[in-house]
Amino acid sequence: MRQSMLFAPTLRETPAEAEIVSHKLMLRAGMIRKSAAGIYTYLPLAQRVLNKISRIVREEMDRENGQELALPIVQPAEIWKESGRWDVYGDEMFRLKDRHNREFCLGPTHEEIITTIVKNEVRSYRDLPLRLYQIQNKYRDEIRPRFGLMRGREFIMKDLYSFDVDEAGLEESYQAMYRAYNRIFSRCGLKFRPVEADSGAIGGNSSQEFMVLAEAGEALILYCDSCSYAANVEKAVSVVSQAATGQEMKAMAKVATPDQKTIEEVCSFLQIAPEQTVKTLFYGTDSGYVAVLVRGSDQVNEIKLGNIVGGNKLYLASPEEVQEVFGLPVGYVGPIGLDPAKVRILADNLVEGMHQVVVGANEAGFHYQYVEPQRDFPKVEYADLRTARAGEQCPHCKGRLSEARGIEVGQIFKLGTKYSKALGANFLDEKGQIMPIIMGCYGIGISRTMAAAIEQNYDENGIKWPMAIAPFHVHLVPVSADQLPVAEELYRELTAEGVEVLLDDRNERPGVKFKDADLIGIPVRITVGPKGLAQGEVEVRFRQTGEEVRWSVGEVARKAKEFVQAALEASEAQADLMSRK
RNA sequence: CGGGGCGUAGCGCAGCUUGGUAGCGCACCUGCCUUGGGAGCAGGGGGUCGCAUGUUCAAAUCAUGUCGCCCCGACCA
Repeated sequence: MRQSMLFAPTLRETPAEAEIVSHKLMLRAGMIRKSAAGIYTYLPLAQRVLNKISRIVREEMDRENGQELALPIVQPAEIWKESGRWDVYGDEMFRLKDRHNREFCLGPTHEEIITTIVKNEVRSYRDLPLRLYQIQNKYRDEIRPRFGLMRGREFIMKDLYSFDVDEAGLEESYQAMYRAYNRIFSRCGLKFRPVEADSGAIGGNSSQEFMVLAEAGEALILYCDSCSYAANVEKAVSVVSQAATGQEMKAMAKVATPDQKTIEEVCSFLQIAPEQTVKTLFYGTDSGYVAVLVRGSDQVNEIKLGNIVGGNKLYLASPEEVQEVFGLPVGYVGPIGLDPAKVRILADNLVEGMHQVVVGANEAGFHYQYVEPQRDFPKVEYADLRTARAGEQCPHCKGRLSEARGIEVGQIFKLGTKYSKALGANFLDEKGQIMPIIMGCYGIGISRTMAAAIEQNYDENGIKWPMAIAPFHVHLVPVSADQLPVAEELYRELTAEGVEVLLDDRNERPGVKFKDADLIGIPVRITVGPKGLAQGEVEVRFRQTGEEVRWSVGEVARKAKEFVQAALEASEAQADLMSRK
């Protein structure tokens, strides 16, 4: 490709709207332009990267017996109503009506439609298993699209759905995708980590997310220093050793705590640690209010809570609401005196082992001291409700948990029979029994992966593409028009070797070309200039390392090809390593 | 949904407080010159000041409304 023909309008200055590195650099490098909030045009450079990522994804899906198909983006409301998600999905779904006033949506995901297809065509266990996938735009009307391609309203996703006859088959499909995902992100040259993820009310403990480690990540990960445990904080559990203080039982006592409403205030007023208090929060749910007790030092994990209470609605009740519904003053609410018949009371597991704790007295200006949970409020349901934190002990070994930020680029998920039952996707087994198909779903954010790759590979001058997903392998830069004939000859030789070359044949000053080259971030830059040519050489700079070498003009094509191949093989080798684990 | 900020040329911004009919840098076009890290000189093109309504002799500027965009937050008692 000749750069004079390339549509890649680079910018010297960063548009004000961009906040994070990948967004800024993609705008500046002429890769993307915004059409509306969370909706972008992919310009040719971005499209080339997306194509490369997609190609890797296709190869790895096909390797695991995936079959590519293309499902409709515009989907009829009926199938969503049948699965029950037309209402559940809420405002996040783009909805539309046709001229006959029939309802449709733009697919935010494709379980409904693919299950419908499979239901109509699959009759027998002989037709299974099936692994079907597509790479296509998804539409989600996010409350707050942000960070460029990181959280868009239109984005590219690979989604594969597996259909098996039993749990063992599902496990096989799930493991196949786990392997494939490890290979894909390795081949893309990314530093990533599979972590345990929340799988919602259904599916149990069988979902993992693939996180690209980067500061800009929206997800918080906890991982063990000494074993392989790693989990999204939404899901993470930890072992906490309780302080051994106050083992003796004392009588509960009311204590005046005027104007001490927050845990912090109460603790400093009573000279105790937050770990010795229990706070009581009220949440509104589909099935009424629940009271949630956790240590004063802990945060309620609303994902865990949501999984226990079920339903769609979950919110922390406002102080006004608590006052109105329960007649209790926020700041002094406690479990003692709450009637389990009237409000469901959930407590975090840690609360059960606490002694001599301080809780609100349900009376403005007062708390109780020396409360013994098992003695003084025995009628509560215990569950894991707290948010685990870095520094706590790994649930699997003696190691410590550390935290890191990650960008979720993929998630694999055992669905079970949720959709097959709702939509009636059954098959006849060997015994002639009607059975629901066992499903799994597996997504990769293709456009987000591109952004994540930049978040992990950049410097102050621009992008540093990993070879496997770079828009081109080699950027050939003649310093001036005098070197253009030599550059053209090298361009022909390199192209003949299968190397993807961008030749900067523009009539620009060298500085402009170098700045653009750094910005666009092609892995190998070959400068053809008078200095080098005087000795029959070109200057080669590797974007990733900054290392510079010289190659003689005659060996450029061979050496470049070798370098490109070595880089690609290295990521393949990494993929082999990762998928074997 | 709540809070904050912004909308003036393709991009980055000034002008607004104190109303008088729009400016700077980059980019773009022409010419000269120049060519190893975003050159220089000269000339030039481009803007319904997001939109609407109002106040006024007069509105980018003041008021009201509206649309769009960005950021933060969404309650831990």
